[in-house]
Amino acid sequence: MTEVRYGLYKSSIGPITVIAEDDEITMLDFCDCVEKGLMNNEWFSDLFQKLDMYFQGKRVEFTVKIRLPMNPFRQRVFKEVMKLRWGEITTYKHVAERIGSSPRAVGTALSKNQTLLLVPCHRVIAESGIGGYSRGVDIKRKLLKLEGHEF
DNA sequence: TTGACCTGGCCGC
DNA sequence: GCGGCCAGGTCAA
Repeated sequence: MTEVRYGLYKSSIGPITVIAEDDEITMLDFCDCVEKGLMNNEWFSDLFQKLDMYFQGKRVEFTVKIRLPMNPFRQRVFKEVMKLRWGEITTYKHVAERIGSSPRAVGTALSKNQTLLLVPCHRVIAESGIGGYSRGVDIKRKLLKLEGHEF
């Protein structure tokens, strides 16, 4: 029996909704889409503490379990991106070379990322600049700034 | 089947 | 240097 838990974290750049199934995070997104009655913030206290530190600009490694997509190609992309540590950035081209694919396909895979921050797709930028972001380039820019990068 | 996506390389000018 | 074209993987329409 799958147990689903919902949490809402208020970050300095907007509300973040977190959803976990059993003990895996299945979604972490910049939106306020949790019904109040369903919230179970206590369950997420460890993660929220880390988010506190993260949004204070401190170096944080997220160690929570996340659910990777079923799609094998995306799994490869996500695993490659998850190797990036706090403050590290790379390009779509570099990720594509590592997994033997094309930058365009990497961008598409990352655009489907449900677990923002945990799969740090904001650390993947275009060669020509910051690149795009499914939740808006503005959020991507702010996240990168927290980690010491200006775009 | 087509077009749209978080890109980049190549070509012609 | 810049604009146009298209390969790349996936999915919604």
